[in-house]
Amino acid sequence: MQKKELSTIYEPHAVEDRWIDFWLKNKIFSKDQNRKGAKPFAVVIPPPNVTGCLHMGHALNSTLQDCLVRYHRMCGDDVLWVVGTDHAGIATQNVVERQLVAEGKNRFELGREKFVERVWKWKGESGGTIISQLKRLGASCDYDNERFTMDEGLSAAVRKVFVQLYNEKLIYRGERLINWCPRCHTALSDLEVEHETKKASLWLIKYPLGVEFLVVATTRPETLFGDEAVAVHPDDERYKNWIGKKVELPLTGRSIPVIADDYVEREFGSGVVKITPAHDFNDYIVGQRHKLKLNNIFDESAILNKSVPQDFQGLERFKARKKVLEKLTEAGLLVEEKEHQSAVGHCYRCRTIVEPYLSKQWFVNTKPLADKAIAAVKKGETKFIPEHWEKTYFNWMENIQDWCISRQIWWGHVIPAWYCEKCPPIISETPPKKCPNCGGTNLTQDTDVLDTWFSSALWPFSTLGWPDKTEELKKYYPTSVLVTAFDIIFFWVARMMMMGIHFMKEVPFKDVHIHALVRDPLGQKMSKSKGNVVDPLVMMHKYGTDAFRFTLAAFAAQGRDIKLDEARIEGYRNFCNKIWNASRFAMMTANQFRENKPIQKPNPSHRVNQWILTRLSQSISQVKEGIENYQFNHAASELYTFFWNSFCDWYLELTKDIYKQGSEGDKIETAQTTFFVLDCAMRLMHPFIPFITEEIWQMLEDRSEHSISQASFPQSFSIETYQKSNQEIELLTGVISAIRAIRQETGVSLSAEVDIKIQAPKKDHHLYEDIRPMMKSLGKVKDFTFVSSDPPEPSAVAQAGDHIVFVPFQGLIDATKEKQRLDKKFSKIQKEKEGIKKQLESSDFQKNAPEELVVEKHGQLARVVGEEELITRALKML
RNA sequence: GGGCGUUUAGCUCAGCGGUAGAGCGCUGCCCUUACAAGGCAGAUGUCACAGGUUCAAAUCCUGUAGCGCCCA
Repeated sequence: MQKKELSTIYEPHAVEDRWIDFWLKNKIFSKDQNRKGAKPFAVVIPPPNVTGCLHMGHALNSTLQDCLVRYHRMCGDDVLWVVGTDHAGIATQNVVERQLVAEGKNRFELGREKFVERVWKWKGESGGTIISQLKRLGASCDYDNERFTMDEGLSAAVRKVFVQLYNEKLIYRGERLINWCPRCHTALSDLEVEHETKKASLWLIKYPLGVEFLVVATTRPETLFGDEAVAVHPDDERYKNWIGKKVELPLTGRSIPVIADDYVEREFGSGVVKITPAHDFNDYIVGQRHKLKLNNIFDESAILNKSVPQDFQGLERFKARKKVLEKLTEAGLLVEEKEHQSAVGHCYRCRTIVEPYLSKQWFVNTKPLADKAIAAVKKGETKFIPEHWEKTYFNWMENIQDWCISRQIWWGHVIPAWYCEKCPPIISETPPKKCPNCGGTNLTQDTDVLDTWFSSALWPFSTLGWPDKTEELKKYYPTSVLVTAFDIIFFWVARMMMMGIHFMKEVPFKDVHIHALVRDPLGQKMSKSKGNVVDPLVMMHKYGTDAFRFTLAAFAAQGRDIKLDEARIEGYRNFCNKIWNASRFAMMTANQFRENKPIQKPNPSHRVNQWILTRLSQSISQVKEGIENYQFNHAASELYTFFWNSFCDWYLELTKDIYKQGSEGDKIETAQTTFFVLDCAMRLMHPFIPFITEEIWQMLEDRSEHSISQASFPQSFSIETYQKSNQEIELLTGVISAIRAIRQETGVSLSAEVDIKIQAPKKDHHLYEDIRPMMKSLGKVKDFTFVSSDPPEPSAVAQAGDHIVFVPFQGLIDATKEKQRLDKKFSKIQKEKEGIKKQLESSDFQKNAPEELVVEKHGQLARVVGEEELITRALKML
């Protein structure tokens, strides 16, 4: 048997790199390694953006998925964790365009084909950053089957879905008001617009009629050139007489009608609003109701076009606003500028203010898809954890709008639509040779590409080979769980649900675990502009990946955001170091008594060993339960408590004396138990802290090229027969703590050993004989004797269970300090006693409370009264 | 405007019907040959507020206030 020793301080970096290489080289996470016939456990990673770098959100998300995946792999399930990225149309195009600008070029000079080639080149060179960072984090994905939304297979899936939805009339093309980014020059979906409430202005402008005028309130004076009407509320007495008249549109010489529509809020501004149907979503609807013209005044860069007076043509929208206000002031038509809070939409990729813009786009008719997706969750086919996120999901799904899916960019899946001169569009998975309508061959393909999220929506089945009927699809769909943050429920969860149900006739995942958002220590969202971003790679480097991962898991309580505090990472770094040192020490000592046998579950007779096995088994159950219920924080805290408080603080300390003075048999079984517990503890902790556990596990015995991640997850075992030992050790540790407390609080120096007297039932006396060395080493007890009544000499007193410990003063104990200590204890116990008494004396309690509880309370009272008496006696002795 | 969440020790958070827990921080004693990134011990809370249900409420219900988020 090899006997290795570890160095004194845990240095994560070398260890981590070594094991990442080992895992990847041996393809341990590849699905080829999986067990045939075992229960499938499949997870698709919510595909990160190919331009992305690992941020805290990814780190948390991947850590939690990795915990689940490693756990299930160790449980023997047939595990698949699909990894990959999405092509992030606008973001990726922006990255490459910026490169071109730096070279003094632009994409139009290059041409579409060359540009797309260039993007592929960029993807090949720099697109894998986040994947390598996931490896660094220890995420045990199936890297040999990495997917990308623009892969041939996934692209074929996109085309097939588009064609089928079109044929089912669930995709259509139409001219609508959509969200337009004047910088990216593309349409955006509603979700890609981020609203920000900002201090803005509300201008009150006169729209004259002869000598009279209406005062119109607007936040966007520059769009007045597109006004087609002025609207008031039909019941607004102030303006009743104006309805149907025409007012003069300032700066234009045009006249527009005054219409009545109950969309107008009478309390807003003056109660009169301008209606600009081509440049405001609400006005668009009002315009349709009143059959108003759509008067588009912008070009695609939001620069005023030829439909406005010449003076204003060619002005950018905010310059135009300034000029409009100037001219209105000159004309005496600007009444007032008021402060106003308004929500302004920004492009989620470039932060440019988005413009409602009239254009021809492709849409998904989402309502029919959403209805089925709602029903699936209502029926429990997919469960949200925590459950309350269902409400958010329902709320959005029930109010869903059609989804604008076309984008006017070059990087992405080109829309599979071809146009003949006068015929309807031809929608086809493959390029058509001629027009089926007129037979013409002069066909041009649509130049737009699809929203990236359109392909992400197919991810749970397209990555498994759909539309082919693959083995994987059959085995792994529906996937087991999707793990994601709540801010992505609409982007991913909702759309994956809609597409999955429609095309697979089954939900894409059984569980959706929604985890928290990682925020800075002040609770603010991390953002580059605020400069409060904590880089996970920096944290991993500083404290080690295991410590970082453990922190995230320990923080991952359901239903609460994570305020990441570096001090916590440091704390768990210390935990890792503790694991390292304790393991090192435990192996060092146990090795001397180790038999030449593989590690296996021992059947110890020594109560210390029986006790630690009890604790181990309890912890295994708790950790298992935590992981299976997505309560990662519970699992993490149990691991911490078990390893540090039970194993290090008590077990290892207690075994020191066994090795020093125990029988040969005790020593051997203690060594066996130590190795067994270490082996289990490493496997138990492995899903959370994969590196250090692998390193130590490998040192426990020869693993012949196997990884701990291939080992089985520990199983709890029967601890019935250890019940007695367990109670005994709990009692003894209680006594030792009590002695220590007396010493510390009464100022007995640690170098002074004390003689103590113990009052305990006769049947328990042998317990103390068995732990004589431990009493000496852990409690600094020189000697102890049993007494049946209180000793005559003044003594400090403490109680553990029904055992009483007396520490005679012997000139060591300060009587004043002991009196203080007892007084404090006395008032505490009094308070407790009063509480219990009050409850027990209530006749209602006696009548209504469960009998067990009444009995328990009587027991508590007896205990408290006993303690009170003891303290009284002790005080008298002083 | 609609919806969701949250308020517990100095800080960050568990607990979610039987009268309070952890980590960090703090105080004191210890370099006890695994670990000072450590050990031992200790202090600290009208569980936001007001009502209600209950024998019993931090925990359930209603309302109020503060904080935060999402959707319009």
